[in-house]
Amino acid sequence: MVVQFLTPEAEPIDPRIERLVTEVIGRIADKWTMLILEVLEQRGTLRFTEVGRAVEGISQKMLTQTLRQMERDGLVQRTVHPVVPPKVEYRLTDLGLSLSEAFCGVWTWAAEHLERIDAARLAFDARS
Amino acid sequence: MVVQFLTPEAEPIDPRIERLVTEVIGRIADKWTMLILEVLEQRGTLRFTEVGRAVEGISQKMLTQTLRQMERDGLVQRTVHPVVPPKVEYRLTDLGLSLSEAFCGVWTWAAEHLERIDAARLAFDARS
DNA sequence: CAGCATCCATCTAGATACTG
DNA sequence: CAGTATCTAGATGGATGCTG
Repeated sequence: MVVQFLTPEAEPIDPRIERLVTEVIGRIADKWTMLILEVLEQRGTLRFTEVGRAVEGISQKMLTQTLRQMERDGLVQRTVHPVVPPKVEYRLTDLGLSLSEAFCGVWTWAAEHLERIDAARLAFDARS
Repeated sequence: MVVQFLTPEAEPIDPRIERLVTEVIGRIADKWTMLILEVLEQRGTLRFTEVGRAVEGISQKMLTQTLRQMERDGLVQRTVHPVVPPKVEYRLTDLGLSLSEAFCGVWTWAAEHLERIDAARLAFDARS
């Protein structure tokens, strides 16, 4: 796929690019990152606890870890308000927003093809 | 994101749909699945060993496992030719092809924003 | 409130050896 | 060639307890 974007007709992919793209995708394409991306896109700016409540089933540990990673990758802006009790807000950066848009196609695809996948799986399991 | 596709302006997401979509994405969005998807899209029909050679760094175990999963999900068509030595060929189904197209946006995004991510990470690491 | 530190069960994936 | 089977180191993630 990437080859078609970078080099429309050539075959050899720059393995360095491929490795980097793979690494980036590996990091962003995990469950929690995608879910957080989604809630922040929908709800704008949220506090730590609010993100946790919005992302059903996430543990505090994974919430912290994932938010920190996303901040490190420049997907999320973290703002600390020096008040008591502490108030920390999270929102998507432009980069994060553009990613969530790019992922939109995959979400759409998944939503559209859910039944076909389930059907394929049932058929496969029946066969074997 | 999915909410925008399913319900353009409403907020409440059907948690059942969300769970299913998340599950589907979790299964398809792993490193090896994406790489295999990519090589099969680019090269068409390949034998087991050829896929293994094309996907750099994959172990035989993960190759078998991932191909089997993709077959089960209806992304890949597996054809066994009853000859000696055995000849088994893999190619994308229509479903697999449509997925690889949906993923194209993410690959493009990753390729386009690699440097920005690296820069963000360097800045973050310097800060802390 | 917004975390960090720690312990622990589980899952993953690589290496290795074997087979129709 | 195209797998299967087994073992294991390491990563993952949940639960719990503590702090500025």
